[in-house]
Amino acid sequence: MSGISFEPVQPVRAYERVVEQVELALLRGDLKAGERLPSERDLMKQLAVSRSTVREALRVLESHGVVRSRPGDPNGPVVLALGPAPLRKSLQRLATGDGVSLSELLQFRLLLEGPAAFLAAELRSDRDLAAMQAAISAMRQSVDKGLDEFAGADVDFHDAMATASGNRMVRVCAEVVRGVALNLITDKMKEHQEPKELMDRWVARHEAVFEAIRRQDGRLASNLMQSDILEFYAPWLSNEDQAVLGRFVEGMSTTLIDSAPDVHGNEVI
Amino acid sequence: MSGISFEPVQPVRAYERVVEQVELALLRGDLKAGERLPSERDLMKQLAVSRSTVREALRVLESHGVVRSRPGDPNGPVVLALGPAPLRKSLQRLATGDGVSLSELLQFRLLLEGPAAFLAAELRSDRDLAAMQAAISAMRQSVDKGLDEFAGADVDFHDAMATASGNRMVRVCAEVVRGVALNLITDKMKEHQEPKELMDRWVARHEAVFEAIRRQDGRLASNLMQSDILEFYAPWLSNEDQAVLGRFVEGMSTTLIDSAPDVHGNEVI
DNA sequence: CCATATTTGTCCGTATGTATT
DNA sequence: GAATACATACGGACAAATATG
Repeated sequence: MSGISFEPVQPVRAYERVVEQVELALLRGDLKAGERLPSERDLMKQLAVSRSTVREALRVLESHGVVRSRPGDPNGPVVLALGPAPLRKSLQRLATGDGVSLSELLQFRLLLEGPAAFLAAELRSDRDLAAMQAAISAMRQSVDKGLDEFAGADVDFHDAMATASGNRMVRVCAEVVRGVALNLITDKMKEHQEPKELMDRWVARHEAVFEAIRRQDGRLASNLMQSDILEFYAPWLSNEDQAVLGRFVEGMSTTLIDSAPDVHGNEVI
Repeated sequence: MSGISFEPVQPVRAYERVVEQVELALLRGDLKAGERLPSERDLMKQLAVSRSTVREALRVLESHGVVRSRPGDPNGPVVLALGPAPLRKSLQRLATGDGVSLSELLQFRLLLEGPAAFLAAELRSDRDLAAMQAAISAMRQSVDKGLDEFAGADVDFHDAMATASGNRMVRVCAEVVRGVALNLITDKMKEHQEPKELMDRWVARHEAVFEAIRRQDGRLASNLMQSDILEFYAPWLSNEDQAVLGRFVEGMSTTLIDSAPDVHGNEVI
């Protein structure tokens, strides 16, 4: 008997091969951002397929953020610089759908934003510091403007920090997970009793993180960021989940947090 | 003058509206995995568009892993359970393309696999332990079988560990980043002088990580995993990148590593 | 098992609005 | 402004594949 193992064959549709060819050219460097693809009619001649097939392939590539085609453009579809948009969509789908719990989302967010704070402390530029400072100012000013504005400024701070980390994958993943996690609790959050007191406390906490980043104290920044996030979501977690995530933050952190001054100004539970 | 601000309008193509409707139904729970969409002809009647438009929308949804349609199926396209495949593709595109450096990839991998090791130590089941054990055995047996088999077994170990962590997003992201990072150095790696000695050492290191996970020592497992990964890629990093990542691992780790016994059995640099 | 109806995959032709020259 | 080439969207057609009786 032969050692060859056969595998079930699946029909490869015509439009898929067109997509493959374009992606291959993109991967090999034959096609770079800003360049143009041939027009649909030229493609249909070169690839020896019908116009519908070419169009289906172009729609798929367009949905992946690879190309963009406009009606009437004689130059043909333009090759785009690959951005984080598709990653955002697919990660969001995976995070929202299925049965991903808030606890699992928080795990992911903690392990992203902790190191992000550390890297931001190490690598932050003056522009980064200014952006974070501006976000904190916006947070302080929007305490009286309502919860939605405050949440927006909060997102701006986290994103500025992630940008300062210099790691694009961390930034995109953190952005998505943050949004999904917020969506899970945003409706319950509006019924909070004393929102202003809560917001004031959160401004102070973010200022502490910012101060650690400014002083380039990465370990402190990471620890503060993780414990802040965890405490923020704690009310919506079960006791077991709180315990697991607490051990996670504790375990992934240095012991610095124990000897650090009580920068939060809050009672330690 | 009015306070209304108008914004430039962009043409929304017909197929996009179709995709939106399907995705909305999926998000609202009206459509669940395993259910079927109407046939193309039914959709074209319900949505009042041509069949081409319906088909373009279906191709986009199919490329996103949302549905799958087979020729001749009278029941219509089937709604799939959303899996990690699209996330894998988009993250891979972002990681390979653009100008993502090996250093940036490693940052991401370190902050994923460190916590993954920690969580695996906390949550590992007997099945997980068996899978990791099997992967390590395969590594040891494939030392003489060549580098490709060894690399495969190594991937199996990391994936088993990520599976044990219980966090699917961490698992998928780690898998992709691991693959991309390996691709960047896999050609240079084959010219190594003494591969067997290297492989022996790596088996020992993975055994140490496994032992920490078995003993549920999450901090040690995380520290070992991160320093192992860093040392593995060190030869292909510039001195500056080595310094940055070294401080990263050091900063994100506990001080346990300093007092831990020399489990690796190698000289400390 | 076979025959039939339905559906998908692919192709072709056409009308309309748009962007460039 | 006119001419040309383009994308969008529509409808019709045939072959291959599938499910059902």
